[in-house]
Amino acid sequence: MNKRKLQQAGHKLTQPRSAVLKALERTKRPLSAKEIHGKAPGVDLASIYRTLKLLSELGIAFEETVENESRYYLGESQHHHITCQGCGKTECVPCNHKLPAIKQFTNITHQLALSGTCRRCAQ
Amino acid sequence: MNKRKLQQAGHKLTQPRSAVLKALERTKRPLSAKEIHGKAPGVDLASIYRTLKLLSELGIAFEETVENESRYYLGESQHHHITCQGCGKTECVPCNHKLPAIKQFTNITHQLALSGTCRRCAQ
DNA sequence: TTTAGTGCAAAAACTTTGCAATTTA
DNA sequence: TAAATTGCAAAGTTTTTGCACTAAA
Repeated sequence: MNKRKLQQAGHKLTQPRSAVLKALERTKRPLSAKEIHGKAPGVDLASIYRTLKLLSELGIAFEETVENESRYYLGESQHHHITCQGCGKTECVPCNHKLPAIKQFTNITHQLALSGTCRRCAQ
Repeated sequence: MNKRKLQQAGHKLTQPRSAVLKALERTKRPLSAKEIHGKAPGVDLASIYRTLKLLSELGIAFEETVENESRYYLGESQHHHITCQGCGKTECVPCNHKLPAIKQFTNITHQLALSGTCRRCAQ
Protein backbone atom coordinates (compact mmCIF):
# COMPACT_ATOMS: atom_id res chain seq x y z
CA MET A 1 0.00 0.00 0.00
CA ASN A 2 1.36 3.35 -1.02
CA LYS A 3 0.20 5.21 2.06
CA ARG A 4 2.05 2.74 4.18
CA LYS A 5 5.19 3.09 2.10
CA LEU A 6 5.13 6.80 2.76
CA GLN A 7 4.89 6.31 6.50
CA GLN A 8 7.44 3.56 6.60
CA ALA A 9 9.87 5.94 4.97
CA GLY A 10 9.32 8.33 7.86
CA HIS A 11 6.92 10.77 6.24
CA LYS A 12 3.62 11.93 7.56
CA LEU A 13 0.43 10.88 5.90
CA THR A 14 -1.29 14.20 5.41
CA GLN A 15 -4.53 15.09 3.74
CA PRO A 16 -2.83 16.62 0.68
CA ARG A 17 -0.68 13.54 0.21
CA SER A 18 -3.68 11.26 0.52
CA ALA A 19 -5.53 13.32 -2.05
CA VAL A 20 -2.67 13.09 -4.54
CA LEU A 21 -2.39 9.34 -4.05
CA LYS A 22 -6.13 8.95 -4.46
CA ALA A 23 -6.09 10.89 -7.72
CA LEU A 24 -3.25 8.77 -9.06
CA GLU A 25 -4.89 5.54 -7.93
CA ARG A 26 -8.11 6.37 -9.74
CA THR A 27 -6.64 7.07 -13.12
CA LYS A 28 -5.10 4.74 -15.59
CA ARG A 29 -3.10 7.32 -17.45
CA PRO A 30 -0.34 9.58 -16.21
CA LEU A 31 -1.52 12.90 -14.82
CA SER A 32 0.12 16.28 -14.79
CA ALA A 33 0.39 18.32 -11.62
CA LYS A 34 -2.34 20.58 -12.90
CA GLU A 35 -4.67 17.65 -13.55
CA ILE A 36 -4.06 16.29 -10.09
CA HIS A 37 -4.74 19.74 -8.72
CA GLY A 38 -8.14 19.59 -10.39
CA LYS A 39 -8.86 16.25 -8.77
CA ALA A 40 -7.66 17.23 -5.30
CA PRO A 41 -9.93 20.06 -4.20
CA GLY A 42 -8.49 22.42 -1.65
CA VAL A 43 -4.94 21.23 -2.06
CA ASP A 44 -2.45 23.84 -3.13
CA LEU A 45 -0.56 23.31 -6.37
CA ALA A 46 2.75 23.79 -4.57
CA SER A 47 1.93 20.94 -2.22
CA ILE A 48 1.08 18.78 -5.18
CA TYR A 49 4.46 19.44 -6.72
CA ARG A 50 6.16 18.70 -3.42
CA THR A 51 4.21 15.50 -3.00
CA LEU A 52 4.95 14.33 -6.52
CA LYS A 53 8.63 14.92 -5.99
CA LEU A 54 8.52 12.93 -2.78
CA LEU A 55 6.57 10.06 -4.32
CA SER A 56 9.08 9.88 -7.16
CA GLU A 57 12.01 9.82 -4.79
CA LEU A 58 10.43 6.99 -2.85
CA GLY A 59 9.78 4.99 -6.01
CA ILE A 60 6.04 5.12 -5.46
CA ALA A 61 5.38 7.24 -8.54
CA PHE A 62 7.15 7.52 -11.86
CA GLU A 63 7.56 10.58 -13.99
CA GLU A 64 7.36 10.99 -17.72
CA THR A 65 7.66 14.12 -19.78
CA VAL A 66 5.36 14.99 -22.64
CA GLU A 67 5.69 18.33 -24.35
CA ASN A 68 7.62 20.05 -21.60
CA GLU A 69 5.24 18.86 -18.96
CA SER A 70 5.79 16.17 -16.35
CA ARG A 71 3.15 13.53 -15.83
CA TYR A 72 3.07 11.03 -13.02
CA TYR A 73 1.79 7.53 -12.56
CA LEU A 74 1.88 4.91 -9.84
CA GLY A 75 3.26 1.47 -10.37
CA GLU A 76 4.96 -1.49 -8.87
CA SER A 77 7.53 -1.16 -11.59
CA GLN A 78 8.22 1.31 -14.28
CA HIS A 79 6.25 1.07 -17.46
CA HIS A 80 5.49 3.44 -20.29
CA HIS A 81 2.64 5.06 -22.16
CA ILE A 82 1.93 5.93 -25.71
CA THR A 83 -0.06 9.03 -26.47
CA CYS A 84 -2.06 9.62 -29.63
CA GLN A 85 -1.05 12.83 -31.33
CA GLY A 86 -4.58 13.25 -32.60
CA CYS A 87 -6.86 12.77 -29.62
CA GLY A 88 -4.49 12.45 -26.68
CA LYS A 89 -5.62 8.95 -25.80
CA THR A 90 -3.06 7.08 -23.74
CA GLU A 91 -2.29 3.41 -23.50
CA CYS A 92 0.10 1.49 -21.27
CA VAL A 93 3.14 -0.08 -22.80
CA PRO A 94 5.09 -2.67 -20.86
CA CYS A 95 8.70 -1.92 -20.15
CA ASN A 96 10.02 -5.06 -21.78
CA HIS A 97 12.28 -3.53 -24.36
CA LYS A 98 15.97 -4.21 -24.40
CA LEU A 99 18.06 -1.23 -23.55
CA PRO A 100 21.26 -0.84 -25.45
CA ALA A 101 24.26 -1.91 -23.45
CA ILE A 102 26.07 1.05 -21.98
CA LYS A 103 29.45 0.26 -20.55
CA GLN A 104 30.61 3.39 -18.87
CA PHE A 105 27.57 4.04 -16.74
CA THR A 106 26.02 2.36 -13.74
CA ASN A 107 22.75 2.93 -11.99
CA ILE A 108 20.95 3.60 -15.20
CA THR A 109 17.39 4.88 -15.21
CA HIS A 110 15.36 5.60 -18.28
CA GLN A 111 12.26 7.31 -19.46
CA LEU A 112 10.60 6.41 -22.74
CA ALA A 113 8.17 8.80 -24.37
CA LEU A 114 6.08 7.31 -27.15
CA SER A 115 3.62 8.94 -29.43
CA GLY A 116 1.77 7.88 -32.53
CA THR A 117 -1.60 7.83 -34.20
CA CYS A 118 -4.38 5.66 -32.86
CA ARG A 119 -6.69 3.74 -35.18
CA ARG A 120 -9.57 6.10 -34.88
CA CYS A 121 -7.40 9.12 -35.68
CA ALA A 122 -5.63 7.32 -38.51
CA GLN A 123 -8.75 7.22 -40.65
CA MET B 1 23.62 19.03 -46.12
CA ASN B 2 21.25 20.49 -43.60
CA LYS B 3 21.23 23.97 -45.06
CA ARG B 4 20.18 22.53 -48.37
CA LYS B 5 17.44 20.48 -46.75
CA LEU B 6 16.01 23.66 -45.31
CA GLN B 7 15.95 25.37 -48.67
CA GLN B 8 14.62 22.37 -50.52
CA ALA B 9 11.71 22.37 -48.13
CA GLY B 10 10.96 25.93 -49.21
CA HIS B 11 12.44 27.82 -46.29
CA LYS B 12 14.86 30.67 -46.42
CA LEU B 13 18.39 30.19 -45.26
CA THR B 14 18.78 33.09 -42.88
CA GLN B 15 21.62 34.15 -40.67
CA PRO B 16 19.86 33.02 -37.46
CA ARG B 17 19.11 29.63 -38.95
CA SER B 18 22.69 29.21 -40.10
CA ALA B 19 23.92 30.12 -36.66
CA VAL B 20 21.71 27.53 -34.98
CA LEU B 21 22.81 24.86 -37.42
CA LYS B 22 26.43 25.77 -36.90
CA ALA B 23 26.07 25.51 -33.14
CA LEU B 24 24.46 22.10 -33.44
CA GLU B 25 27.04 20.89 -35.93
CA ARG B 26 29.90 21.81 -33.66
CA THR B 27 28.72 19.99 -30.59
CA LYS B 28 28.51 16.31 -29.90
CA ARG B 29 25.93 16.53 -27.19
CA PRO B 30 22.38 17.82 -27.31
CA LEU B 31 22.02 21.51 -26.60
CA SER B 32 19.24 23.45 -24.98
CA ALA B 33 17.80 26.56 -26.58
CA LYS B 34 19.60 28.65 -24.02
CA GLU B 35 22.92 26.99 -24.77
CA ILE B 36 22.46 27.57 -28.47
CA HIS B 37 21.59 31.15 -27.70
CA GLY B 38 24.97 31.48 -26.03
CA LYS B 39 26.70 30.07 -29.10
CA ALA B 40 24.80 32.19 -31.62
CA PRO B 41 25.67 35.78 -30.80
CA GLY B 42 23.13 38.36 -31.84
CA VAL B 43 20.37 35.86 -32.48
CA ASP B 44 17.23 36.32 -30.47
CA LEU B 45 16.11 33.49 -28.24
CA ALA B 46 12.67 33.52 -29.83
CA SER B 47 14.22 32.92 -33.23
CA ILE B 48 16.19 30.04 -31.82
CA TYR B 49 13.03 28.43 -30.53
CA ARG B 50 11.34 28.97 -33.88
CA THR B 51 14.30 27.51 -35.72
CA LEU B 52 14.50 24.47 -33.48
CA LYS B 53 10.84 23.80 -33.99
CA LEU B 54 11.30 24.03 -37.74
CA LEU B 55 14.36 21.80 -37.77
CA SER B 56 12.49 19.19 -35.76
CA GLU B 57 9.52 19.28 -38.08
CA LEU B 58 11.81 18.76 -41.04
CA GLY B 59 13.56 15.84 -39.40
CA ILE B 60 16.86 17.69 -39.40
CA ALA B 61 17.06 17.88 -35.62
CA PHE B 62 15.76 15.65 -32.87
CA GLU B 63 14.49 16.68 -29.50
CA GLU B 64 15.00 15.10 -26.12
CA THR B 65 13.79 16.25 -22.75
CA VAL B 66 15.90 16.31 -19.63
CA GLU B 67 14.52 17.78 -16.45
CA ASN B 68 11.75 19.75 -18.10
CA GLU B 69 14.08 21.21 -20.65
CA SER B 70 14.29 20.35 -24.33
CA ARG B 71 17.64 19.65 -25.91
CA TYR B 72 18.32 19.28 -29.59
CA TYR B 73 20.78 17.37 -31.71
CA LEU B 74 21.33 16.80 -35.40
CA GLY B 75 21.44 13.40 -36.96
CA GLU B 76 20.81 11.32 -40.01
CA SER B 77 18.74 9.11 -37.79
CA GLN B 78 17.53 9.29 -34.30
CA HIS B 79 19.78 8.20 -31.52
CA HIS B 80 19.92 8.81 -27.80
CA HIS B 81 22.13 10.12 -25.04
CA ILE B 82 22.87 9.19 -21.51
CA THR B 83 23.59 11.90 -18.99
CA CYS B 84 25.57 11.45 -15.82
CA GLN B 85 23.64 12.59 -12.80
CA GLY B 86 26.84 13.58 -11.12
CA CYS B 87 28.76 15.67 -13.61
CA GLY B 88 26.37 16.04 -16.52
CA LYS B 89 28.66 14.30 -18.98
CA THR B 90 26.79 13.02 -22.00
CA GLU B 91 27.46 10.06 -24.24
CA CYS B 92 25.74 8.88 -27.40
CA VAL B 93 23.72 5.71 -27.30
CA PRO B 94 22.69 4.02 -30.53
CA CYS B 95 19.00 3.57 -31.13
CA ASN B 96 19.19 -0.17 -31.54
CA HIS B 97 16.81 -1.23 -28.82
CA LYS B 98 13.70 -3.15 -29.59
CA LEU B 99 10.54 -1.21 -28.96
CA PRO B 100 7.66 -3.15 -27.53
CA ALA B 101 5.11 -4.04 -30.13
CA ILE B 102 2.15 -1.69 -30.01
CA LYS B 103 -0.80 -2.82 -32.03
CA GLN B 104 -3.26 -0.01 -31.91
CA PHE B 105 -0.96 2.77 -33.00
CA THR B 106 0.77 3.68 -36.23
CA ASN B 107 3.35 6.27 -37.03
CA ILE B 108 5.11 5.75 -33.75
CA THR B 109 7.88 8.05 -32.66
CA HIS B 110 9.82 7.76 -29.46
CA GLN B 111 12.14 9.60 -27.19
CA LEU B 112 14.39 7.84 -24.73
CA ALA B 113 15.92 9.71 -21.83
CA LEU B 114 18.71 7.89 -20.05
CA SER B 115 20.61 8.88 -16.97
CA GLY B 116 23.06 7.13 -14.72
CA THR B 117 26.37 7.50 -12.98
CA CYS B 118 29.60 7.63 -14.93
CA ARG B 119 32.71 5.81 -13.75
CA ARG B 120 34.42 8.87 -12.43
CA CYS B 121 31.39 9.91 -10.40
CA ALA B 122 30.79 6.36 -9.17
CA GLN B 123 33.93 6.35 -7.07
C1' DT C 1 9.72 43.50 -54.69
C1' DT C 2 7.33 40.37 -52.08
C1' DT C 3 6.84 37.34 -48.49
C1' DA C 4 9.07 34.83 -45.02
C1' DG C 5 11.54 35.57 -41.07
C1' DT C 6 13.47 38.45 -37.24
C1' DG C 7 13.90 41.15 -32.96
C1' DC C 8 11.72 43.00 -29.25
C1' DA C 9 8.76 43.01 -25.57
C1' DA C 10 5.21 41.04 -23.26
C1' DA C 11 2.92 37.11 -21.69
C1' DA C 12 1.91 32.26 -20.97
C1' DA C 13 2.89 27.95 -18.80
C1' DC C 14 5.12 25.11 -15.59
C1' DT C 15 7.73 24.69 -11.39
C1' DT C 16 10.18 26.21 -7.19
C1' DT C 17 10.85 28.71 -2.88
C1' DG C 18 10.47 31.47 1.64
C1' DC C 19 7.94 31.88 5.52
C1' DA C 20 4.31 32.10 8.88
C1' DA C 21 0.52 29.15 10.16
C1' DT C 22 -1.19 24.47 10.62
C1' DT C 23 -1.32 19.63 11.26
C1' DT C 24 0.46 15.08 12.09
C1' DA C 25 2.46 11.66 15.10
C1' DT D 1 4.30 19.52 21.84
C1' DA D 2 7.82 19.31 18.48
C1' DA D 3 8.87 18.76 13.94
C1' DA D 4 7.17 18.08 9.52
C1' DT D 5 4.11 19.93 6.21
C1' DT D 6 0.96 23.22 4.25
C1' DG D 7 -0.93 27.44 1.96
C1' DC D 8 -0.01 31.64 0.12
C1' DA D 9 2.37 34.74 -2.52
C1' DA D 10 6.15 35.79 -5.07
C1' DA D 11 9.58 34.63 -8.17
C1' DG D 12 12.28 31.58 -11.38
C1' DT D 13 12.48 29.03 -15.84
C1' DT D 14 11.35 27.68 -20.15
C1' DT D 15 8.63 28.53 -24.14
C1' DT D 16 5.25 31.10 -27.01
C1' DT D 17 3.15 35.03 -29.35
C1' DG D 18 1.94 39.67 -31.62
C1' DC D 19 3.62 43.01 -34.41
C1' DA D 20 6.34 46.32 -36.86
C1' DC D 21 10.71 46.04 -39.20
C1' DT D 22 14.22 43.53 -42.00
C1' DA D 23 16.27 40.54 -45.15
C1' DA D 24 16.27 36.52 -48.29
C1' DA D 25 15.05 34.98 -52.89
